[in-house]
Amino acid sequence: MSEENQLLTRCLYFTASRFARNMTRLAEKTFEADDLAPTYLYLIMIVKFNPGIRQKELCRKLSIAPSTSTRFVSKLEKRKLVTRTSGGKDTYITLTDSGEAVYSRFQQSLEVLFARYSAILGSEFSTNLSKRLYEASVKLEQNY
Amino acid sequence: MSEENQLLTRCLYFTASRFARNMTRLAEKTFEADDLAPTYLYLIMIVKFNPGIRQKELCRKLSIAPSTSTRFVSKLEKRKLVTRTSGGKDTYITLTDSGEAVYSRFQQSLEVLFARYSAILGSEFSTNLSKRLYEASVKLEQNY
DNA sequence: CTTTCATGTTTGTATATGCAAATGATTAAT
DNA sequence: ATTAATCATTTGCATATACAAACATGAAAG
Repeated sequence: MSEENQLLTRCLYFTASRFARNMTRLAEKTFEADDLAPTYLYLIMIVKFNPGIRQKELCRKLSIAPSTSTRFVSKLEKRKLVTRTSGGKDTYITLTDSGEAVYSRFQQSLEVLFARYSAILGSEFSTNLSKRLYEASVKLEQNY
Repeated sequence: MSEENQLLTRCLYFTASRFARNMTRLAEKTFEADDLAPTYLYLIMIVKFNPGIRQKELCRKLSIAPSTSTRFVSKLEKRKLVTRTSGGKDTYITLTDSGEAVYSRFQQSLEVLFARYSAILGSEFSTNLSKRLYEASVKLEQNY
């Protein structure tokens, strides 16, 4: 293998961002009917499982910066998919009925996404890779 | 494991983007002395190994969109790290001497980056994960 | 109680990135 | 040789995302 290829294959920063770009493309295509970028759907999912969640906690679960979460929630609020309730310095986030409906559709799109990448990468391989990435994120976050 | 956790652990789109965000943070911190975002350094590296490369080929190697590559190259040109030579419909990209110098420093930062994430994730694990991500990207790109 | 401190959220600003449309240049077809 | 088709690059526009500074609220200390 050439030196160039070795560097491209070996650097986890590079392989990770590249792979994320590729997966994002696939996810966007799969979710396009929902008219929301994939991350929003994950946000909705988290709120679904944690009604009344605070933004801080949302950030932690999604690994996004607080500013990002503010903007995401604002957009979803504008579309009436979530509501914000201000409780002192915190704000609590809950799904609206439309939000619940979007979540249901999202669940189905998710299965389509799983099927698509499993067909390309293999089911075993995908599950395994996903698990590793999850663990690795947890470790990186603990160290910063 | 809760249903929520299972969804967060199992979805390769989500685990991949999350991990990429985390790695980007680490890489940016490691490379901050170079005053260029990590991807630019990879671009420089590729030009280093392929003097006179066309943008098309750059895009392929980096898995970025042509528009992104135009902007990246423009920025690097403005900083006099690369030169563009127009040859008909193609443009050929080459490192300047400053570009070469930046590359040398980058090589060293790269080792630091490797050391940092290896310390957190394990050396074996990191190499392995990187290899898998690389393979997976190749497969995804072939299918689109 | 009021001042200081800590914590959560929002806003300002900047950048990476993509898609689609426009431009420019080479090649093929009549 | 002019027109049509093809291909590479660029530009316009939109969005995700981050950091740092500002803001707002609640808690602690005097």
